[in-house]
Amino acid sequence: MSKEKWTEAGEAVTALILDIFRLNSRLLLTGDRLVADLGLTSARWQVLGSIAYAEQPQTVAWHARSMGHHRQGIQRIVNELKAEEIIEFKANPQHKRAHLVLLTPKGQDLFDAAIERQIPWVNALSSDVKPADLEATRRVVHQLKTRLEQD
Amino acid sequence: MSKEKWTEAGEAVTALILDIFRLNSRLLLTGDRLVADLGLTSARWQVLGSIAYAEQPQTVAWHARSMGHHRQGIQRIVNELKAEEIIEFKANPQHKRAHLVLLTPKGQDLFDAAIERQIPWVNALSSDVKPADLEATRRVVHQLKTRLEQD
DNA sequence: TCACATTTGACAATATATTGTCAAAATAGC
DNA sequence: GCTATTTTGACAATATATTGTCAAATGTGA
Repeated sequence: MSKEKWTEAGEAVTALILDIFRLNSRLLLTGDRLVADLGLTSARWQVLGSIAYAEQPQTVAWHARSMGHHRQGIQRIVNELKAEEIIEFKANPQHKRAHLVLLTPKGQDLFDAAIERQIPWVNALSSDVKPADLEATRRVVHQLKTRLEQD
Repeated sequence: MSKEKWTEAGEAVTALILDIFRLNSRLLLTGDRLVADLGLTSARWQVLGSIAYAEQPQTVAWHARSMGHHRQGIQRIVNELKAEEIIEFKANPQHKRAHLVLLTPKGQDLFDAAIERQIPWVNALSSDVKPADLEATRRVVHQLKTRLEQD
């Protein structure tokens, strides 16, 4: 016998969460395909994006936190990207061991190439989404994300 | 020099995707915590949900497809759940080897217990989301998911 | 009915993610 | 300044996910 009941919003968010799980896995899969022959994966691409869009060069731990991933996982990817000269380390004036990560010119080119593919893909994907719906979606997703990140 | 440009919607969806990645990982993390002491994880819970809500008992491969996961990953989890007598197999009249999966009474109790925790959690999480925004969000997420699943 | 493709679970190999520990370095509180 | 706590990268162990292969079973098309 159930004591608790969903509110209307609770029920809707429950259904939304299940759809988000599936959407997330589809996005990763599609992303993998989109950049596979560039030597990238969704995971690598996401790391490059975090580096490319950071206001300042940052440490591995910072990027991991920022993406909501484990430090060790990002470190592994960053080490690979370093070996392939896609990123490089720069001395950190604030910390002797925690170097700052930045894109090499080759890494920047690679990231640009990925973006060149992402643009027509995402434009097509989003072409018949209503702008008002899209705004609302960004509000909700951002709100949920922020709430969950507070713990 | 970039040849392509984002449409407004394309730019918004790009930002949305990044937020969805983070929201997804937070949801998994929070889900793990919510049911950890029941002996569940987000992954196990999701499998139980797929079994519990299926109209008919289904095969492992069906559930994997339905969740957008690999057959082998779901098989591994199902085998564990079987060993713990949370699910059981039933002979499939249509297929000699591909058995149907269903919850045992113990499994049903476990799933109910998880739901009992999920309800107050999701009610609180969604309490100040505007109903109209929520509807729009479900539309958009569903639309994007459906589009990506067509490939 | 018969060949041929597809689906399925089992199994194995590999890749990736997660968790834990350590010591160096930095930060906070005194 | 000095100690305690926190952050960080390195390393290792484990867990989980992904990919590939196989043979049994089913489905498909002549």
